[in-house]
Formats: sequence, structure tokens, C-alpha cells
Amino acid sequence: MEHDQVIELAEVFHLLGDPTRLRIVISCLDESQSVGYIADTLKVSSSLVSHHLRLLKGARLVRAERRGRNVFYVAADDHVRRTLSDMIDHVAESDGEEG
Amino acid sequence: MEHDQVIELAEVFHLLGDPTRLRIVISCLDESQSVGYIADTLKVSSSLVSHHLRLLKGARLVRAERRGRNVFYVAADDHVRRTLSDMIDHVAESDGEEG
DNA sequence: TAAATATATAAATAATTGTTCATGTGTTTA
DNA sequence: TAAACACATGAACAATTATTTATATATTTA
Repeated sequence: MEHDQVIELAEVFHLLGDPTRLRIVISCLDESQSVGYIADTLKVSSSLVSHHLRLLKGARLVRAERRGRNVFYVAADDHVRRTLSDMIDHVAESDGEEG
Repeated sequence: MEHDQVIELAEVFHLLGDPTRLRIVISCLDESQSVGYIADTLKVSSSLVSHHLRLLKGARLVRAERRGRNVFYVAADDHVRRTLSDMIDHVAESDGEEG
């Protein structure tokens, strides 16, 4: 595996590696949500949500769309959507397993 | 999705989110490798490899087996192995795509 | 047993990063 | 235009963490 590819890969994992950011991604995985709504449901400041969304957008994991004074975010495309939900399902499978 | 589950999920992603640690995981994904071998091929100190492997082992992503004076590490089981290679394949697909 | 090899770990350092706070920008309504 | 609302962003802070350095433990060989 190429060095650069590993770096990119690690960047994606790193973005998903923060609990708050992961919750934000999950929030707008299947339907687009406004920054304010995400902030409210996750009980964090909209500033923080905005900061995280900027990083996620920078990595093209989500995309933004303004409607009126709200900005809605969704998973960038079907590939991202499927990839992320697969990863989430996969890892969630292991949940509760004790060796 | 449960709060605790999200935390666990984020922990796994976080572990894979460091480039050095991700390379270590990839090294011992399909065949078990000694700490020294991993350190040599990745050109990092064996102390660092050892530190990272401890975290990976703590999260049950890899397991250790001593043979003589070497300790070999591999992906913990088939599920982890499949999950990780799936994730790697998925994310690697996006590589080089420009929006 | 002593020396050599391989790995682990504790403490310290350096760098990164998540979060907050204050402020700025874009959009709608009065 | 002014006020209100929604979101974005820069700076500062606090906390976490990757890495190094030094030392310790386990295993083999002399």
C-alpha cells in the first residue's frame, strides 16, 4: 500500500476518531441536517459543530447546502454514505464481545 | 445508536487514525510479524512500535504470541481482519478522486 | 551465570487538537 | 436599514497524545 494512500486513509479514520465528530457524521449520514439541529440534538455548541463540519467538509466526507439562513450538511455522496455505514455496522458488530 | 457504542466506535477509529499505528496494523493484518520486523520495515523505533501495539492489543484489534525471544502480532481474529481490510479497501477506492 | 537479543514500559517532551469565547459574515424579517 | 437569526472563523486555552530516552523484563546462547 502506497505511503500517500496510508496517510489519506489515516486522515479519514482520524476524523471519525473523535466522538463528537463521529456523532455529527452519523447525524447527517442518511438525511441532511442543519448545523443548529445537529448542535441541539447532540447538546453541543453550534460553534463546535461548525468547526467539526469544516474539517469533515475539507475531507469531502460531507457537503453543505444553504437553504435560507440554514446550512444543511449530508454525507458527500453514495460512496461515502455506504462506506461509512458499512464501517459503522462492522465495528458495531463487535460491540459487547468479551474475549 | 447508543452513546457507549459511539464511544467504542470512535476509539477504534482513533486507533486507526494515526499513520504510524495504521501502518503497524496493516503490517500484521494478514500474517503475524515480530515487533522488530515491523520496526525495521516501517523505519521507526521498536519502542514506538511496542507502544502502539500495546494500545492495539488493549482494544483487541491485534493479539500477541511469543516465539522464542520474539513476539509476533496479528489481527485479533477473522472478524477484525475482514472488517479492517474492508475499511481499507473502501477508503482506498476514493483515493485520487477529485471533486 | 553472564552476556546478548528482543520486547516492554515509565517518565519526559513536543506537538497536535478539541473546545470555548468573542467576533465576523450571510440571510431574512420588521 | 436595522435588528434578529444562523452559521463561520480566529485566537486562546486545556487536554490529549505521539514520540523519544532511559531503563526494565524475558528469552536464548556462551
